Amino acid sequence: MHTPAPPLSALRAFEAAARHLSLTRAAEELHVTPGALSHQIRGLEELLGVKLFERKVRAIALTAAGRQLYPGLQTGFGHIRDAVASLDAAHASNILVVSTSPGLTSKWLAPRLYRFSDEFADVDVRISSSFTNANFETDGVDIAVRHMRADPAPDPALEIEKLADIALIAVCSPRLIEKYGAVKNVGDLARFPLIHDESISPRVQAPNWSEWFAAAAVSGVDLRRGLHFNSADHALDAAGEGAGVLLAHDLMAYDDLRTGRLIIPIDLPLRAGRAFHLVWPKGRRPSRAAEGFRRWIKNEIAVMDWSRIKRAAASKNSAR
Amino acid sequence: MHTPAPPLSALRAFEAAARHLSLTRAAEELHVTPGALSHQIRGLEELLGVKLFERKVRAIALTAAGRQLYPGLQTGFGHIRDAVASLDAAHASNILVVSTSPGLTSKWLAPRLYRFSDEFADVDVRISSSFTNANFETDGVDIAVRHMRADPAPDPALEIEKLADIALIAVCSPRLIEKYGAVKNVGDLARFPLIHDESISPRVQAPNWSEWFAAAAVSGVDLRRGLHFNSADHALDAAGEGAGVLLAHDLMAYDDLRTGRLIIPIDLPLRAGRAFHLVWPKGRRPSRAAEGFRRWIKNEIAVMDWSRIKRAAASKNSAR
DNA sequence: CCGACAGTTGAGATTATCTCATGCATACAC
DNA sequence: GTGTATGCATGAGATAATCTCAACTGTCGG
Repeated sequence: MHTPAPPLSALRAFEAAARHLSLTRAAEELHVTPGALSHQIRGLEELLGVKLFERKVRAIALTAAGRQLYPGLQTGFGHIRDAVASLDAAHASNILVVSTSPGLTSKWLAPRLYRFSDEFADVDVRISSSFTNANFETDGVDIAVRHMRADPAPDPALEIEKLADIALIAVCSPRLIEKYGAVKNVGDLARFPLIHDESISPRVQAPNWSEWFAAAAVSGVDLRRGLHFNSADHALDAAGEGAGVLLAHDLMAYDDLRTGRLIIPIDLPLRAGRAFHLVWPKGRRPSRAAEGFRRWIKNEIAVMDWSRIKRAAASKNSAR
Repeated sequence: MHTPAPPLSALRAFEAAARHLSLTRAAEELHVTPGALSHQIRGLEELLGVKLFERKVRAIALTAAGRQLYPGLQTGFGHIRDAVASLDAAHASNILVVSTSPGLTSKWLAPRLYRFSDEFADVDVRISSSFTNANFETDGVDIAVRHMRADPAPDPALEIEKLADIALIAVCSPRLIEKYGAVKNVGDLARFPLIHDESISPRVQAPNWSEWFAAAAVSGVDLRRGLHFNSADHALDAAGEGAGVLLAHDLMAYDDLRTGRLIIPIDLPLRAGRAFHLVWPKGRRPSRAAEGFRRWIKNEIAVMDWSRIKRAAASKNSAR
């Protein structure tokens, strides 16, 4: 049989009450009610066999025994708090929370992150995907990749750095060409099923099929038909399955184009007037992980070889 | 809404496991099962978002995060343990446990202890009253006042110091004299009701009424009659209420004699061959409190004024 | 004089902690 | 090579600790 050590929660209750000389303020600190602390301390006094506080009606004062016990507890709990906080801080500097859209995450960022992790093995990247912009103050986000105007208005709270202009390009599965025949001009797409990616334009005015055909001076194409998606990755997957021709962000289509899953039936990129940007809070010096992420993503953009993509995609359009 | 601090019990589980590098040994120290610690530590890892141990099949090793967290916790919990132990030790040196009989406690020691507490304000005296001798090894007793032979055999384990020889004296309430008439000789007590205190003699041969009358060369007194008590204080209280004449320890009757509640109808003290002794364990240097108690009780015995008691008690025997 | 404040207390609700039994994968002894 | 022992993990359920809530008490200040 062993003599029970006093419960740690009771010792913590005593330490906080002794530091504040107030059960009410100690309770606030520990997120409990004053009644809970009163019970804890009373139980501790019974266990130890000494009075730790002298009760006045609206105040408490340490007894000699309480004054004797308190300093060691204060030091002890201080060390424990510091040890946990230090670990939290060290751990936090190794977490990078990136906010971006689900489409970009799925179709471009996720397939590349292994190269970031190779370079920053100690950084734990957390992707926060959502259709809305993250709030840097409340969402615990370090840095964001946002789809914005190519020349966005300055934001007093944000640093904004352009990564890549966005062009809209028509993409489809090679199997669609085999089914509907080669595409020699924009008008030939009139006989193809269309896919609409509505995630591009719901909140901001962005070009879609209508502008694309107009840019090619082609009219009379029935644009009401075809599949509609509200997520770019789902639209791209449908296109890859041969569901139709999709007007897509060139960046997001890049990997499917490189693998040949998608081709460019007509090389008519439409400048969207929009771009992907890196965004982070002004005034907050980016952490080492955030700074590394910034350099890494700019490099990933820089090494994309569009000319090779265009050559391979065009040759597939006419191949039989 | 606040971020919960890790539970202290989980931190303690981790600290002990880290110190032992064994859940089994840490569980033994904390008096729980290894399963409990496993759950605690797993929960802590989830809360903190880091792995603290690397599990091998039959062993655990600290991870980098675990090595980072451990030292601060070890220091912290060390301070807490030391603070509690230091209070326990200080508290123990201010507690004095005195073992004695209930009769002596009630009729002699308790009425005087306030003078000891005045002199040793920081000492908390605990009287351990029982009819049997305390065991110094198991009962947590520091010092004892025992009723023993006047010249006890040495005990290799105990220090024994005589306080006062015991004499047996007849005592009764003055109202008994009023009721049954003055007592001129021992024979006159034959017509008085008798009180027998059986606590004096159940385990050791001690004189009683039979020896007392024989010492006065009086025979033929019916000693079967009268009240019997197995506690000296109850017998003295009955005598004080006028229930009869009691053959009592002079020391225990002292206060009632001094206040006049009791008188000595016939001044015939019978040497009992017994004495009160202070007893404490040999080899154990008495604490400051025990040493103080020893000096105090010897002084209390020394200042008892028997001659004044005898004069007052005798004058009351003949007063009408 | 009355309302606010801080601590206390008991009863009951809630949550944390623990035990127990089973499983897994070695390590060790024969 | 095989069987047993060992240490850690895990889930389910039991137990104990902790907490909330409401009512009370006695000051303090307006």
